[in-house]
Amino acid sequence: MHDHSAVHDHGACCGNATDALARAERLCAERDLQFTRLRRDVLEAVASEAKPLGAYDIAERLSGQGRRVAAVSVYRALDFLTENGLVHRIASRNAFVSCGHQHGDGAGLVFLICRTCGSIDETTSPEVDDQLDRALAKAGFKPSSRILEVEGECGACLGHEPNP
Amino acid sequence: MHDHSAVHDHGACCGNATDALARAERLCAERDLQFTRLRRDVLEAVASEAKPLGAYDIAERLSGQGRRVAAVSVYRALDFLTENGLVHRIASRNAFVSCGHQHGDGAGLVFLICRTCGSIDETTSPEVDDQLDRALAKAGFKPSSRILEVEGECGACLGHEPNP
DNA sequence: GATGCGATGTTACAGTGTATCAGTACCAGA
DNA sequence: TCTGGTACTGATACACTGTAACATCGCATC
Repeated sequence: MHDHSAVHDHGACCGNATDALARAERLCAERDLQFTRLRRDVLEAVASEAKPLGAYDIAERLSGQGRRVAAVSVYRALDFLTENGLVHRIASRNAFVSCGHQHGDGAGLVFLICRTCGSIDETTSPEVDDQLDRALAKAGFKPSSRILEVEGECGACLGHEPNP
Repeated sequence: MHDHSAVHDHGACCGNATDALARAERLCAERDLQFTRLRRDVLEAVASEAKPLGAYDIAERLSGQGRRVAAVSVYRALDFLTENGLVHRIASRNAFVSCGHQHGDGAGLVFLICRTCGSIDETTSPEVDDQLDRALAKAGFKPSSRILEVEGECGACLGHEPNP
C-alpha cells in the first residue's frame, strides 16, 4: 500500500501528510481560497511520499474505482498548490514535492535530492542568499525568482554505506 | 537570417560562436575526442544564440536543403557537449546554452535568465559556493552536482526601462 | 577482407505540459 | 425565481521533450 523500500526515515515522511493537509486547510481559510477535493487529494498524494511525484503518477494514483482524474486536472491543482507555497516543483526532475516547512512563499529554498534513495529534503540558508544577492547585484541583475537544487547523497544513505 | 529583435548586446553574442568552436576543437584534440560535423553544427547553433535553444529548435535549424537532422541526433550531440562542459542545460527551460567561459567542468555556475529579453548569462561566485558547501555539510548532505538558476531582469533590460 | 567500435540515421514510443471547449456548482443581484 | 458571472472540473486534442531499439556507415586494427 505504501512503498517503503527505499532507505529513508528522517521523520519527514508519511506523518506529515496530515500536517500538510491541516496547514493547507488553514492557509486556504485565511486567504479565502477553495480547498476543493481535487486539490486536497493531489496534496495528499504528494505529501504522502518523500520522493517527488510526476503529474501523471499523481493522476494514476487518484484514478481507479470509477474515478478518473486526468493529468490536466492534476496540473491545475498543482498550479494552485505551488502558487500558494504548499507544493514545490523540482525542475531537475519535472516532479513535485509537498512543502515540508512553513516558510512563507518558498523563496530561498535549497532542495537536497538524494541519488540513492530518491528522497528530497529542503533547507534554507540566509548566508547563501546573502552571497547570492551580492553576486547578482555585482552582475547588475535584478532577481525575481530562483531555483537551487543539489543532487548527492543524504545523511541517512551515507550512514548506511559500508565505506563512506 | 539572425534574429536580433530582442534587446541584448552585452558582447557575449554572435562573436563567441567562433570562439566556442575554437575552444571545442582544442578541447577535443586534447582529450582525443571526435569533434564531428554534427557536434560542430549543434554547438555552432547553440553558440550563435544568446537565448537558450530547445533540442527541436536546433534540429529544425540544422535541417533543410536536403539535410534532415532528427532530434535524437541532436540529443546525442548535446549529451556529448554537456559532458565535456561545452554546453549547459537550463533545467528550468528544458533548453541549452553554449558555455561562455572556460571554467573547467562547469561546476559552481550561476545562470542568470532575463525574463524580458530571454538572454542567459553565466557567473560564478566562490562565496556562494562556500556558503552552500557549509549549509550542505550542516545538513549532512554530500553533494555531487547542483543547479542554480535565477530569473529576473538583466542589466541591459533594466537600463532600457523608463522607471526602474 | 574480417572484425570491432563509435557515431549517425531512422522509427517508434514514453513522458511532460498546454490549449480549448464544455459542463457544473455556487453566489450575487435583478 | 431567474439570470448572469465566476471559479472549478472534465474531456479531448495536441505540442513539446526525451529515450529505446535497431540498422547503417566510416574507420581503425588485425
